[in-house]
Amino acid sequence: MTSHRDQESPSPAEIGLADRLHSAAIHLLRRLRVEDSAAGLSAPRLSALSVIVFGGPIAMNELARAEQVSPPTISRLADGLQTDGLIERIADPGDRRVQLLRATRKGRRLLEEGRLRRVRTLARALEPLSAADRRLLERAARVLQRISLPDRHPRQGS
Amino acid sequence: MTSHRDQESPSPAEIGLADRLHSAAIHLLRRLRVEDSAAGLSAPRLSALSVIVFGGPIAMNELARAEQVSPPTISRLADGLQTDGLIERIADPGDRRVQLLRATRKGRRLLEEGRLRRVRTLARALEPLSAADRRLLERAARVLQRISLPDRHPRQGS
DNA sequence: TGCCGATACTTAGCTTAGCTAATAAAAGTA
DNA sequence: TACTTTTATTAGCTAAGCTAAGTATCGGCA
Repeated sequence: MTSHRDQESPSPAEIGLADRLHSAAIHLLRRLRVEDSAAGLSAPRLSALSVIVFGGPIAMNELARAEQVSPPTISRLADGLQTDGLIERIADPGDRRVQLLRATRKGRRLLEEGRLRRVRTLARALEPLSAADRRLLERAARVLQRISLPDRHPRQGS
Repeated sequence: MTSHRDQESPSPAEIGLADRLHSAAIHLLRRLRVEDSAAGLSAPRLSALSVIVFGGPIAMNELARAEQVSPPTISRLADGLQTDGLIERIADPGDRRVQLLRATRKGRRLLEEGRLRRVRTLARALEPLSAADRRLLERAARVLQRISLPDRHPRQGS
């Protein structure tokens, strides 16, 4: 307990916070999953597509790091997105090993539609909240976004 | 755009909020997944186990609703938890169709350990935050928890 | 130039978690 | 008793995650 200072016992308040954040994240995603999957966009696909759309052409390598998943997972995710015509693989002129992923027009459109659908669902859930609560969530989302990023990778989307 | 009034176009602020919440939830879970899976507890298992531990013996039916997944999914999830000795199926005295799920001592212990591990990870990520930001997250988690619940089901855990 | 280790991606093969459809058993009801 | 509804499971599919192993390219260096 007193040996390594970076493994201190967390307080009950911290335990509660972690629990609630975890639980809230799970239930939020489950609720949104229903909407998204109806349009053929699962959460992982949506997240990856978002990075591709907003991050411009990006190497699978980088995408894997940004999404915190292994290269094979990204490879198959890209396969699926490409099969559906949402992205395309293009060659990197400087390095023939890398495959750059670029969103197609269709991909951009679908992302926009999915985001609208999602926000409508969330908006319905958020309706009973006060404006103050909404601002609270807004700020909390930014804080979470800041701490959850694995490294610096200047994206805005997902 | 103007036809059905219950599908109003959301404001850019709402779109941004939905996007950030979605993204934050995904990345938060990805980060915690690494810790949890090391202990054999995936996010879905953890969430279900939490409901079972804190919600007392619960029918699969109810658990499926609480977790917002289909009955077969809960059935297999329960199989896995039971195989690992974390829960047990007991008969409902009043209705012989239902299988009540009850946590074992081992299940309670593992949940507690997982929650500690998780909170340590989160605590590390939360370290650079101010106390005000932490309180912000605490309140936001409660708000999210309130709106993400599918129905009334008086739990506290996940 | 040619070799060799490192890097980028893919393939193979596995697990978990989600779904729908179909089945079995129990409960409720006409 | 016979029909319907409810609860849970099984069967069979897909997506998404992983590790290990394979292929192609790059970069260095003798």
